[in-house]
Amino acid sequence: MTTPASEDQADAKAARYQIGEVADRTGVTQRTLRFYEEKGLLRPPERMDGGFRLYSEEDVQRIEYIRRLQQYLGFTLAEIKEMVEAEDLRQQIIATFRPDRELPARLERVHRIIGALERQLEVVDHKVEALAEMQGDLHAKLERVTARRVELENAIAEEQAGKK
Amino acid sequence: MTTPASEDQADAKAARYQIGEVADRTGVTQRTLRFYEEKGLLRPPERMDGGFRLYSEEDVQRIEYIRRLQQYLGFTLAEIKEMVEAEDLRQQIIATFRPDRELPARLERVHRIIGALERQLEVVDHKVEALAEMQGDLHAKLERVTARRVELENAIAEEQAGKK
DNA sequence: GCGATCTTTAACGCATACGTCATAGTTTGT
DNA sequence: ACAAACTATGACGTATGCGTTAAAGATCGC
Repeated sequence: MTTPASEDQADAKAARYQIGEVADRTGVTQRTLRFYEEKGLLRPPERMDGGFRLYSEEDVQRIEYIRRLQQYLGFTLAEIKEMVEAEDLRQQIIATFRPDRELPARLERVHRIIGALERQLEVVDHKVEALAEMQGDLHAKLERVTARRVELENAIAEEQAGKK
Repeated sequence: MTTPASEDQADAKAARYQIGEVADRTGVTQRTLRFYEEKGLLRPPERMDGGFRLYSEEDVQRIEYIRRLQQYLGFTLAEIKEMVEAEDLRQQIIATFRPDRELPARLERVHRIIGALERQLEVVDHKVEALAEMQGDLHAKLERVTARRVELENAIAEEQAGKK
């Protein structure tokens, strides 16, 4: 019995969203979604018969990931493309995990992924370092300026007291 | 006696560099230096009689600061401008530290500086958080992939042993 | 099966952050 | 005082990352 309800099991997680909904949920515009696809940041999603794009939950997560990399971490789309391509490689490897032949080929891909991950980590480490330094500087400055504020407030309070 | 050697004392730290040297030292182009000046990121430096720009050591440090904000932290030049303007305010306050009148005016500037610093810290904190998360993700992925690598290497070794 | 509301591709537009001449004036060493 | 090297000010060009129509087709509800 292939009841309609079986979708909940067989096609579990197979929810699809069209571009407008994805745009609303992720906060990016439709234009941006098409642009990311054009630039290879998003894999071409499925299409309805009429040609409408159908995004998966996975796609949505990827979009959110891309936005974090861009907005909070300041990576360029080119850098992000490299990163998600490495991610795709990882997925492919998981998908092809049938432990059959071509072991050396799979090992080579693993090596490429490791290389990509290490390069990403290098960049991230560099940024973390720079950010930590900045944080320290800002805190120090803030402390000094706050001390000034207290000085000034006291000075003003004394002046007021003198006037009375 | 105002000997030439007195420069080492009187004008200590008064070293000036022209644009080409600054470009070499900081790794930015001359065009970029003029551009930053045009956009208000750098205060107009002194000039020689003929009009050549003369940068101070302080200017050089500011350029390096700007580059860090840009490259490692992903701030836009507009954001950076706000930051260095806050920095200028701080300098002004230090310069006008003669504890004379206008106390309330000085207090107000201090408040503006504190506000700017706090906004900067908020952004930096946000980025630090996002970066830390990314770092964790990357490390986790790297570990998993490395485990895969070991698996594959062992599998290949066994295969080799079998062939012998 | 028809209108309202999606979505499609294509094409031009725009702000940011400089690069790249071109042309002219400046400085320095000898 | 003259060439070689450096610098100044435009002005136009370019890559990135989308925004914004425009024109046409697709989907859904009734």
